[in-house]
Amino acid sequence: MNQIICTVDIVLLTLKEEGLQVALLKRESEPYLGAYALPGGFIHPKEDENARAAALRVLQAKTAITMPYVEQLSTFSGLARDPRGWSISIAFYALVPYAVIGDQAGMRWASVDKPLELPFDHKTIVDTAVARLRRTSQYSSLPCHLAGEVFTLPQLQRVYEALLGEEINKVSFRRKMSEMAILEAIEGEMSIGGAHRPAQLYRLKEAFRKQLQVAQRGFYINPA
Amino acid sequence: MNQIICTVDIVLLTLKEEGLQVALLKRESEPYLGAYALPGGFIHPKEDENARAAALRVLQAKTAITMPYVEQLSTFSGLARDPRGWSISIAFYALVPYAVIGDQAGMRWASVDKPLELPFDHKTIVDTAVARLRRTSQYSSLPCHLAGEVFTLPQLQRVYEALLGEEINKVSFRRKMSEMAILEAIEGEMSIGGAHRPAQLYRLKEAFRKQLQVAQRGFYINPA
DNA sequence: CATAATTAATTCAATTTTGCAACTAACATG
DNA sequence: CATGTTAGTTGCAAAATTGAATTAATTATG
Repeated sequence: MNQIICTVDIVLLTLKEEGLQVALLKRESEPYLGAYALPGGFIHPKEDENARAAALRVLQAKTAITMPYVEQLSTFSGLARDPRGWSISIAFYALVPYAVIGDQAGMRWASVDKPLELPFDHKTIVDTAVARLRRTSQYSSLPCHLAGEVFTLPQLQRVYEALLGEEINKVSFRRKMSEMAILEAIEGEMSIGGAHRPAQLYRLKEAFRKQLQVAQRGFYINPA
Repeated sequence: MNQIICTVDIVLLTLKEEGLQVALLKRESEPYLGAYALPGGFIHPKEDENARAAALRVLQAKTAITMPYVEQLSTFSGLARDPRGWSISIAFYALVPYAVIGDQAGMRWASVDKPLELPFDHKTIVDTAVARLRRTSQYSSLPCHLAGEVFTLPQLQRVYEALLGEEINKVSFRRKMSEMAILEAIEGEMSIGGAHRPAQLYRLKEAFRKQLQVAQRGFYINPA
């Protein structure tokens, strides 16, 4: 009687040179067989403790991701979004550094800023996730999850700038990071690279790996 | 086979003298028959266009609310939360001025800050809604929806203060409201009251009735 | 070994934000 | 018509924020 299709979908995001990318998988079943779509699947009440667990299971089954940063985004529902019938999709977004995940068989990265055609209402879901990420990036530790396990402050700044789409003053950025107190320097470890002073390496403090730190105020973006 | 119970629950909040209150209804069916719980009910795929429509239908059926401010909160799911089995509750929160809704038969207002025992995981849902409301109140137009159809600036300030739990400087409050540009003065209409200068009446601009306006920065709460 | 390149830390002045105090305004009441 | 009370505005000083400039550190390279 209660004919509701219950699924989870994951907006898996990473940052590449070309900008913010979303992971798409080729669908292996109808509807939209063969089309690229968000990783997702049915909730398995027998296996899954809750929707979040279902999302992690799906992510692990379809990609090789084990412990990404995952957060519930929103729930999309209705008759119109799936040709099979009235459905619910509990959507999550996950952030993974590209250095950690790389390219995977059967998976495709698509720029979130380029025109993108996706089945179901997946375009809406992606847009919602990107808007949330960009907005939250203004005043939180969220972008750190796209920066790699360890990173230098200049690298991290470039991540923030890529997400915010604007340059940040170096001193302001460092002050803000220092205030947020979410990073720990890795003693002795210095990044090596070009012909210049090497940069200190940092990592996210353990306490903020799973939990978001929110700043009092956002970055002041210079209205150039 | 897909034995998932799909419901919506609504955290209907209002502001009374005693503080922020949540609407509870006496349950008319098992489980927890007779207990006070959040207004909620099954999604009816035949009737409801989506979960939001289901929430509005439930709200209208169980209370006399027609057009409150409603927003999706989060989705709660799993085997543990409902004795009938694996369930999904898409939770919404709604804000209504007490002057508009008042007291209704069969409904009870409970202070969100007092200890509260609720069936299912409704306590968690209420806490999540209240945390979201209070956090969002720091930098948005959200509290206006608790202030009545029309209100004076001093009244609105008292609403913000009640939600934030701290006093706000009068000048700062007015400056911020002016910057946000979400209010329109009602020409000629002045609130009448005691033996003093009457206050200008305002209402939320049409554009912000359904959509949230977010300020660049929050209120600076005086660390007294 | 000098130079270029970049990181990193510090200083400081300009700008913006904030909040206090004082002020004027309007109205009811007696 | 004086008084009390609340509404609303203005000016200003203090505090906080920002970013430019400066200096120092460190390494690869030729």
